[in-house]
Amino acid sequence: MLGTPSRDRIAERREATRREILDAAWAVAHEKGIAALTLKDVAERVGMRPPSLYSHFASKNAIYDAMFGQAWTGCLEAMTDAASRMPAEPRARLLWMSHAYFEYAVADLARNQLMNVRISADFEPSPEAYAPSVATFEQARRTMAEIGIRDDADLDLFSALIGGLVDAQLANDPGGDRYSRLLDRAVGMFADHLGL
Amino acid sequence: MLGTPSRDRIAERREATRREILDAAWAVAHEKGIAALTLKDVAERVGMRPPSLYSHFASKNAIYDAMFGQAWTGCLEAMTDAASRMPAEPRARLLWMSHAYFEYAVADLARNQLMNVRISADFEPSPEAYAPSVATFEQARRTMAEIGIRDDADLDLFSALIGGLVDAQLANDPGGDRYSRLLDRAVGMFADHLGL
DNA sequence: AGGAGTTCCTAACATGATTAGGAGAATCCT
DNA sequence: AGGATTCTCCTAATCATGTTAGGAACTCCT
Repeated sequence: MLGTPSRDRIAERREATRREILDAAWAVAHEKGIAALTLKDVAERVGMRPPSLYSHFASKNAIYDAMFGQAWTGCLEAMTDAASRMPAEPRARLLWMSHAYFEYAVADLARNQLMNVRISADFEPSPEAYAPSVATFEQARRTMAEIGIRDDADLDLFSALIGGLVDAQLANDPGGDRYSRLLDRAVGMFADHLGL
Repeated sequence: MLGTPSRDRIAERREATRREILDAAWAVAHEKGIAALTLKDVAERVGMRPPSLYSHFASKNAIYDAMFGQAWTGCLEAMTDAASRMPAEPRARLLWMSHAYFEYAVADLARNQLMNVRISADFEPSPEAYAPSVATFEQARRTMAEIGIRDDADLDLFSALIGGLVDAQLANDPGGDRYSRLLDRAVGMFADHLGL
């Protein structure tokens, strides 16, 4: 019975509520800061009770994930655009690396502090040297080597870039000056630095 | 009666306990990550009950502050060392800027996410453009302009530098290769970029 | 010995995320 | 149409964690 009009309407309605919740979450985040976001605030803005949110998201972290997913989609689109001047092959590599790094590190930002998220480029050879990151590392889907980050310089550039981009996205000013400047500079930085 | 031997011993004992608590906090942070640190864990490791910690620290955030204070002291020393090749005046400026930025942003890391902490270099002209940071900004003691950060490039360099340094410090590997490399590169970056 | 201050304790509280379980409405199927 | 099913929201309760209140034991000093 998939494809039935009413089924579609249910899915639509569900999706709309989901969006409504995310919008509320962003509004609260913009108002009080992402760290101060509470389910109570979000629910209130939507016109629900906090537990009801669990009909749409498995947890508060799931809401964070969805939020950063949205932010990242925006970033990626803008970055693709900004990178359009580059030849196809390096552009693809840059975008893929950024995406992988985002999945690796930034998606966890709302739950962890910067220092938990950043990891050493040479983690593999000596795990003991970077104990604080072990837990985070184990959650990750790709190693730094796989992502293509070779050393600390790469790592820091990625941190600055992705951090800045997500920042701008959170600032709800993705079309603004800061965002464009950041993107252009980021693409430049990467092009130079990674030999793209 | 200040300066009395026993008064000193009391102060000593107090200081020792304080250090013990901080050591325990670091141990927990290294084991579980700084974000997952709970007073219960810290107290347990010290051999206390959680409320007893309040005899030595006003709050959990006070513990975080002390931890980052320690980390930063280490960073600053190493940085002074790494910058020793620079002429006195720019070196002083670099160190002061770093210190100011640390106070401004990084000391708050344990309580806020990266995006709450980072602020736009051009915040002053158009506060509306960077709404999420307003709360954080108001807590800050210095404006970016005062610190000497002029644009996004400066801001990102500082983010990368300070983030990396605190990272390394948290990794408990301040003498390690990564740390030295990071410092040297950071000082180089600043010298180049800021025209120091 | 007695008083003062310190440090730790237990008990209680506040907040925020989450779970349990159910009621009512919308939808589906015959 | 009407009963079964599913979905979405609710209230009530639970759990974890930071924090406060208030008191007992210990140390130090005179």
